[in-house]
Amino acid sequence: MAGAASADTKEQLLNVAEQLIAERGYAGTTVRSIANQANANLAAVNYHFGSKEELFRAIFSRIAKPIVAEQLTMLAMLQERESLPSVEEILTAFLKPCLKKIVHGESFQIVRAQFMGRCWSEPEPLQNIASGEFMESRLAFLDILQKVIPDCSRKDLNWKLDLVIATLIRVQNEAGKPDSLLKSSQPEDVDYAIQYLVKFLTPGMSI
Amino acid sequence: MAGAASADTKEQLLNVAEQLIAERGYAGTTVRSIANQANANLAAVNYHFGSKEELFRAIFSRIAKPIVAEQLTMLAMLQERESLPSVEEILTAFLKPCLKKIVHGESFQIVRAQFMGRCWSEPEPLQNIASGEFMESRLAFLDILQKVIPDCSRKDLNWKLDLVIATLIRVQNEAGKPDSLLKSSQPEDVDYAIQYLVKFLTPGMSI
DNA sequence: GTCTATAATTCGATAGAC
DNA sequence: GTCTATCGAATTATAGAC
Repeated sequence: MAGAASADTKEQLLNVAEQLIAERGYAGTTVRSIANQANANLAAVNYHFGSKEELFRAIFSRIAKPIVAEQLTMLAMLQERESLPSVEEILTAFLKPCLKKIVHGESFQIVRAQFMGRCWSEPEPLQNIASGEFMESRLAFLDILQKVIPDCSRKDLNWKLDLVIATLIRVQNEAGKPDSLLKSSQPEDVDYAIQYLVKFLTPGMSI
Repeated sequence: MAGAASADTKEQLLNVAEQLIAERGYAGTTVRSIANQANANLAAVNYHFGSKEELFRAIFSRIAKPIVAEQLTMLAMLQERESLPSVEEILTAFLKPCLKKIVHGESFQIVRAQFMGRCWSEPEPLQNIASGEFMESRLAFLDILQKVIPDCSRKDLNWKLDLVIATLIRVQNEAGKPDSLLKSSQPEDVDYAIQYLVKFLTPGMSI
């Protein structure tokens, strides 16, 4: 049926483009190579997404939206309790969805981590698209951090949250390499990476 | 004189290419735009550097070599003393040249920080060129860290040094933006950023 | 060393048949 | 929704005059 074929094509374009951009960057990935590897026609990209940039937005949005939703859910759970959450709990709520939700269907995908890691350093307007998707989550975590660490100014906490994101980006960028922290997408490796980052970052947050 | 004109052209190409790649990335920067903005002929790039990739190597090398030299000098000074250096001193010796040496002639250049920050996430083979230039420095700092923090395995310290680099990259990437840690290239802003990173990172290094 | 001119591809995007 | 064919422009790199 035509509808099913179209849905498959559109999803295949997203999958292939995600992988190629993760490897070669946005500017280094041609629409032709995406279409070819997805066994689709060259014109299919523009038909389904309108332009190369809109394709990028669709890829990023598909990954980011569930992550942000999970971040806000975990944050809400922390805020439902009577006592203030710990810095460790806050950092875990921020980082865990970013590393856990790099799943595709059922299996973890290392390429998704690499894609996300790359997006933060892509030239404009891509970086803007990326940071925009995480704006709501970022502000929410800044608010709770300010309550838990009242000695730090908001600007200071903004810098610190940026350093947290910095380490996340690096782990994603290096994901899959032989001696990296996130060597594989096996659940135990992902859990270990989350714990490792949280332990490393927590003491610096309050100074 | 022709020789002087050539030296000027070659240096101008390096300067302009550094700025454009910092803004648009390597793949997003055309040799034409470099030549045009440098008031040079299109063929000048290939004449002076052989290829676009070799031009990139020349830019990175020009920045990295003095940084690595300064890192090793500061490290040697720490090792000349009788007692072991502190983690703070080691991190300062690593980070300070990376942020201080982003000078060009006499004035600090924010674009140089942005260029360096971008290189770590450029697709291969550029990332390989970049990390290769810092290999010697990285190994030297791993050695001293292992002496000062004997409780951590070398693999563990390798991850931690990677997280240090992660925050450095982020600061460089965000350099020049309104509310960033490295807002300007004024010496006081640079000194503050170095101190801030060291304070943030030090406690996490030993856990 | 610098220039013009151009080779040889490749790019993103679209028109129009089916 | 998918296809072929192609537009118009841009790409790196080079050849050869000056």
